[in-house]
Amino acid sequence: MQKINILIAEDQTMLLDALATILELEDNFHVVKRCTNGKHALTYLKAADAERVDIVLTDIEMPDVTGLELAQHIFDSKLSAKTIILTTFARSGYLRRAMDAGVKGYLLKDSPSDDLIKAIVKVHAGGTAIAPELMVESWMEKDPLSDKERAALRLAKDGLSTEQISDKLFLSPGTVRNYLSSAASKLNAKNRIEAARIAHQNGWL
Amino acid sequence: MQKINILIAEDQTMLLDALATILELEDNFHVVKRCTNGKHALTYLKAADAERVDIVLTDIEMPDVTGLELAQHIFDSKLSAKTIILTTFARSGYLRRAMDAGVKGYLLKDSPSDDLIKAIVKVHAGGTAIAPELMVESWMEKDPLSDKERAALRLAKDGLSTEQISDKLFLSPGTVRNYLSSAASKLNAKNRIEAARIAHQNGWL
DNA sequence: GTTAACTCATGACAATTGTCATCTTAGATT
DNA sequence: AATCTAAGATGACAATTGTCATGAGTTAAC
Repeated sequence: MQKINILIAEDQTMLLDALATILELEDNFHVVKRCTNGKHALTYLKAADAERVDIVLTDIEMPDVTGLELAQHIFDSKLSAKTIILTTFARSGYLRRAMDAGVKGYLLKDSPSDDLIKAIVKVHAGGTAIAPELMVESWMEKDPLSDKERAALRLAKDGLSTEQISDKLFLSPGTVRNYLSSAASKLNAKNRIEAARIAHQNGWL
Repeated sequence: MQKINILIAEDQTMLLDALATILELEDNFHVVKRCTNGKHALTYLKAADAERVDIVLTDIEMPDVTGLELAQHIFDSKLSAKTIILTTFARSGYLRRAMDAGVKGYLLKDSPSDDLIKAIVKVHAGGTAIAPELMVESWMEKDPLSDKERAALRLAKDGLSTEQISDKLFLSPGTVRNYLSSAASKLNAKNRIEAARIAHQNGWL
């Protein structure tokens, strides 16, 4: 019998180990590779035997290369591996970007481990598996922010002043304030911090 | 042979399930109870057979009752159960509070699952197990914030304005600004947001 | 019963941030 | 060449935030 070959990318080693163990307990699954960050996974998939991987199970928020970037690469390289995202965050922006990157499964770490096993089987068989929590309120408006607004918000979130932000983005302080102001108005926030929070919660940063 | 009885409290169901499974694979461990939040664990431990629990394995950041509050309760009630914290964050403030609550083990989710198994054995035998990453830079200064400063920072972190904060804390806006100002100065931050970020990173919020 | 310490408030002023209309410049478009 | 457009800059003003000195009331200590 041909087992389903799985690559796992997850930066929490404890979860990585535990998942690998429980997946190996299923007698038609085989974990061929464990990676603690997206870059390792990318390197592995670029190597010759990448075609042996059926399922890539990946977290989103990881150092160096995120799970979304990893999924995009698999999609662009036309690899046969199918990607399943496993993440903490029910952010519609993440889901949207995942769908655009050809992701076949999107599960939350809040879901029971049985769901993961079912999802792997289903996706391997050619189906899709999206956590029901996400389907509900998912198709909200898409990210209204421009690239510059996003970049400025990202820095403002950490408490950088207008001037520090302007230095990093090579813009004048006035322009930075304009961008932050328009971002806040687009998001119905009353200051840059609330705007950054909203954008972050929606997966736009 | 008497098995080591374990209660797990962890709000990520996926990790909870996976951990329970791999711990059950050890033939001298038995998972007697799984909880997805601290409150359930607390309720269970207040019941009659709580003495049957040898090890409480708990996350920190959980809804309703945090792992630190849970540990404190076990400590105060003089239960025989020994607490092991399993958390994402290497924040010295957390470790300090954990030690004060009589916690015997403190591991990071970045550690391999083998470390967890070793830690459970060690703690059950009367020892302690602290993640080495934490021992290094752990004994930095302790939380310099007052209760009010902390409360104000917590709200400021989400982008609430001075006035909104003053409403929630039943203080005058001026007083709120004073508290935020002194908090920022204690933390060498140049505004409330940077101060909130620093405090959060240290586990003081 | 005075003193000290603590919490909260106030007022004044500086600095930063938010808002908006207007301008410049460099590409595109026609 | 004349026009349009988008990115960025500027200036003016309001609103909010940061800083600090000072004061009022309460409680605990001596």
